[in-house]
Amino acid sequence: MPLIHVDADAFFASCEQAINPAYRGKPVVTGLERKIVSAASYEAKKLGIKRGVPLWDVKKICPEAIILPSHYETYSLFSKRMFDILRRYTSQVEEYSIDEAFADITGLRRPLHKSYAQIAISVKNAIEKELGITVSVGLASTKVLTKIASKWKKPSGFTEISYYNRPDFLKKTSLEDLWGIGRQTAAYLNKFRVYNAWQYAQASEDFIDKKLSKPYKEIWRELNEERVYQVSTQEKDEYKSIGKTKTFSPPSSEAQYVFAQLSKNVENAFIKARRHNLAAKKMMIFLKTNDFRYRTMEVRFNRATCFPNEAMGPAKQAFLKLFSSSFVYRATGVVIFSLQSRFSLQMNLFEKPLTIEKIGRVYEAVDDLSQKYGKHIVFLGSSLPVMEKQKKERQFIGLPCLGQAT
DNA sequence: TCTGGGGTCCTAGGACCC
DNA sequence: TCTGGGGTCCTAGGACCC
Repeated sequence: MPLIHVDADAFFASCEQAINPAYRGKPVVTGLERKIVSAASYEAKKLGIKRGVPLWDVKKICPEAIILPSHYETYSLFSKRMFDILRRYTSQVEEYSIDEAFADITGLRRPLHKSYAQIAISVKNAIEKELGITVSVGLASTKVLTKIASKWKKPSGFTEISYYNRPDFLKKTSLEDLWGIGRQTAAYLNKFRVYNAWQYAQASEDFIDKKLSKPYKEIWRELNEERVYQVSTQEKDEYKSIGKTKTFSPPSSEAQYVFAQLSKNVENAFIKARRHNLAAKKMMIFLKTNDFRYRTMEVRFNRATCFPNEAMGPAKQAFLKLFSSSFVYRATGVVIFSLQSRFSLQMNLFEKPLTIEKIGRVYEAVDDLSQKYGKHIVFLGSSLPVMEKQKKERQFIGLPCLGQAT
């Protein structure tokens, strides 16, 4: 029956503080490489600095803030150790994200001679003592309820939601604070005079069926202590999609420049695909206008590919259909999906294996060069306008147009 | 809240088939 | 040419999460 949710507090910033004692007690943020805050320590949060805030704002608010690049390898190590501590108690551990886990602690009372609350607290203490970071822990009967509980008191909190106190907690929980309910759905429910989690839980099944879709029915059941979401111990398998998107400034309505941005994203998406030995059968591209509207289009390749030069033809066609110079664009993006192993590529009857092999060898060399001399050392000619812009920042060697070289 | 980047899942509606 | 009913596959787009 009982589940716990462990949520590390200000995880990235906490890891930095755990490693470097000089940072402790001070406002620390990570995200230097993206120019926005990825994580903010509680000292920084107190000043109103939270995720997503531009770093120049951080400097304005707090000139002495410590601003760091993200060290993902380090955080992964902390993450792994946190999960390992949980697994000392039970094998039923779900690594939900880098800083969160669910665990099913059913049946542990007798062997450990402790109540479930005491078990949860001892897990929490072990993590905090051994890793030097704090975590907040929630104990309840379903995942949705444990998420409410772990969020209740932060940092370093422990909260139990039981059969008896559940109504009190739900009455004080707004719809948007529920896992899986965002602004849109909250506003929609408000129309039916449902304003908090308790009113939602109390709504009739008939109402839920008629007015909401499947995910919201599941949340409703979980709020009523019915276990719908299971703790999944298996590791997340391969990607279903790989996306790359980049905002550029200033925004532009110049076709060549916007297309170059898109071209870079296509290249980057395929770099990632090749690193994971994946090839894509489909690709979706989008343009984001300055007023945050999206125009999207999907294209399908003749065969699965992991090479951007094969994708650029269809990408260009789609781009021309989407693009209009009467709009100003601030970002482009690409998502490749229908992924499969690049080594089991199904050859179309009409393909010329020789050409494919040549392209494969070219990109082997490209990936090799990138490893030796840094990312983006070789790129498509269509990406040139973007790369020239970055030229001042970085030394590089560019092949004028790889696509034509093949 | 003048707003970054990387993901997942679900659904409505059209195309196509029997 | 229009009429029914049902299944499946695909695409566009919405909503949400970390």
